Amino acid sequence: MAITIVDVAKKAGVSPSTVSRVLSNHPRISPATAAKVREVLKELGYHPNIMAKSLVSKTTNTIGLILPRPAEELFQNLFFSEVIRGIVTQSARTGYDLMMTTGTTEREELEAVTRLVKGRRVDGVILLYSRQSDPLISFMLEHGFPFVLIGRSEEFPDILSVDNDNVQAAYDATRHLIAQGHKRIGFVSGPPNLIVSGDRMKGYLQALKDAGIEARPEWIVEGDFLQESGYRAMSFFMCLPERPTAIVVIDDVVAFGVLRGLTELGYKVPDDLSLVGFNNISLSELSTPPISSIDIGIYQIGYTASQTLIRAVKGEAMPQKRVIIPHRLIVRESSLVQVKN
Amino acid sequence: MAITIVDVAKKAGVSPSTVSRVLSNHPRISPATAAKVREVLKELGYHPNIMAKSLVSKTTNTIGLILPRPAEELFQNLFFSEVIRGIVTQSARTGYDLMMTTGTTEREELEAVTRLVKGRRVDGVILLYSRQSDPLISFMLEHGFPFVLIGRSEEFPDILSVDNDNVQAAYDATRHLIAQGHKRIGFVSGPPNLIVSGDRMKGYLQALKDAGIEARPEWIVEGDFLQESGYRAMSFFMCLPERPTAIVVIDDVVAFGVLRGLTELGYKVPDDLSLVGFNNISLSELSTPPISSIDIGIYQIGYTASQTLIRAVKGEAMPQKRVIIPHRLIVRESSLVQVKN
DNA sequence: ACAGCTTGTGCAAACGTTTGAACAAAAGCC
DNA sequence: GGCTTTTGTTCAAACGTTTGCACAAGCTGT
Repeated sequence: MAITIVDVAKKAGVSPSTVSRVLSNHPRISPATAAKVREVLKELGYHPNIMAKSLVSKTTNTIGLILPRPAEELFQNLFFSEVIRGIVTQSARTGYDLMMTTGTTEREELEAVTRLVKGRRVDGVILLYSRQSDPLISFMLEHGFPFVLIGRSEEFPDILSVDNDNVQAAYDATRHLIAQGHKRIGFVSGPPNLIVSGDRMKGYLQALKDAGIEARPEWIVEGDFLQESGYRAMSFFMCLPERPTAIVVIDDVVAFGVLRGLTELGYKVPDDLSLVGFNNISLSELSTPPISSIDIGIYQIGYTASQTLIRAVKGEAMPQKRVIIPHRLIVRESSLVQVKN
Repeated sequence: MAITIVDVAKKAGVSPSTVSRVLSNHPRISPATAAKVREVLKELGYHPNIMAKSLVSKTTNTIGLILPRPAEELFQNLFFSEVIRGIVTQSARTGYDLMMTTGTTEREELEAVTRLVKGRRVDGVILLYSRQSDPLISFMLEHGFPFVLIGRSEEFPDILSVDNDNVQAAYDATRHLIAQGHKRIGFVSGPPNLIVSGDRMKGYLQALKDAGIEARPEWIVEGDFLQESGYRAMSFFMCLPERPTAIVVIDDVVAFGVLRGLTELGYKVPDDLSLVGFNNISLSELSTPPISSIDIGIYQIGYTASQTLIRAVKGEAMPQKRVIIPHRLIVRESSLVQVKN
């Protein structure tokens, strides 16, 4: 059915090996033969069978992307579209294909990854976001399989990873609110098993401490990365006898929920409550009011992760194991009010 | 390095073919041998090399997803996360792997697809969203390669496709505004080369016509699927000597831009201008005010597309070529005002 | 007890590549 | 002009599977 190297060889009157060598620009091929073969290649519309190629070369020109479980929820958040966008773009640009996988349960997840890794389906994988003591990391290390982690691992600080400095980011966000005159600052956190939650919490607490402000446990609530948790957090905060005047919110999507909750309760942002979020998703700019946010460079993280992985599988030298993408604070209306104490 | 069928065969004291047959549950294998082999399989931690498997079986257990160009922009819109979520979930559930590809230029795009299709890398592909006279469709048909289209093709109505009824959806949206008493209704459209734009425009015009309302060309503006275009549309609409009292907006993300534009100009939604969008992205519910939207069942579209494709590559019977996912109108505050004429 | 089935297993070819080794022809050297 | 080196090409093995065919052994039924 399909055109193989043998078909081309026959038609060009050479051996299959010669065709193969023309294809891979082997130095010891005469210009005349090369030209001839190339002509037939064009004429017949030859395309290499990647399976056969991979079988012998043991490389697939493909990288795998392991989505954290449950992927369902994940996609609600723009963070992932954005990071995937970075990965897709970079890998396409380098001529690598991208394979995505996920699983609903822990078992399914590990199974899918095993299929990819042990089935020699991909040359390396990107692990998207790390949990505390992620079993996948151990799995990869155990098998000596190339991978880069998006995020940070506390147990294995020496693996290839791309991340931002979440502690500093949260510190900056909190610091900004303090600079606006706020002294009563709350925090809407994420799931505690995600490292990002812990890191941002740490930065928040440190900023308070450095400013000589005592943290109030009742002003810290745990949520997830969905809007509802922001919404819920507000019903809680605003019923407190003593309320914060500003909050740091773990994610812009959650901040959207916060905004909606406040509006429904009849409060105004930033006058009644200032807020700053994370990730600077595109909608933050156009919400009412626009949300101040820490721009994490999510796209850049995905792009860099892909780049790092591809370099690694090609065996290129790694300047550094751990890349930190810089963040920056984007101040918008939601935190633009000076508090008089 | 890796464990092959031959290693297992040796250790179990049988031939490689026997191992292969155990693996594929061949009927003529004695229970005793099967048990023995399976034991060794476990013990050695065997995993099939998918490349070798594919090479002989000519099937890859992988489907491809072709993202429309330019993928960069695309991902800004939640539509795609959502549809990809549906595809990933379904394919993972069926044990299929998913391969994503894209290209920056037309040439790159076709190249990537060719690599997938002619390189026998995937068993079939999903074409995400169709343009007018999409060259990829012709390409697939020409090569007799299994594919399903998300969207609609005017030239090839007989191919496998999953879509919603965009004409009817826009009709319903417009009808809803008319039912609220509006007679002056505008439309913010999408890029004219996308079929979805044309379809929604058609439904909008038809609804007006059926209600005996004349369409006003100056109340129809063309945008893209990004927020800015909604924002821009407002600066235009609101400066008109005669303004619409309601608008249909091609996408919720664009509606966000509209909302922001109106707020900045000092107008209130829905009092000064009512609006209804499409796609019912998760943030629509929590914006201020919440946006009325046509829920297209995007996740369902992705899920069904994957399901259809996998059935097709397995050679299962297709009940129908063209699947239409039903939509429904979600009425929220942004269109909840009765107009007195 | 023998022909004919059935059952379980092994052999070997095939899938489409790559690549080291072999080799013939041409070229370079003194 | 013989010897070595270079250049261009082919041969054949290998990658890890699957699968048609052959075949031996164990059953049937007469």
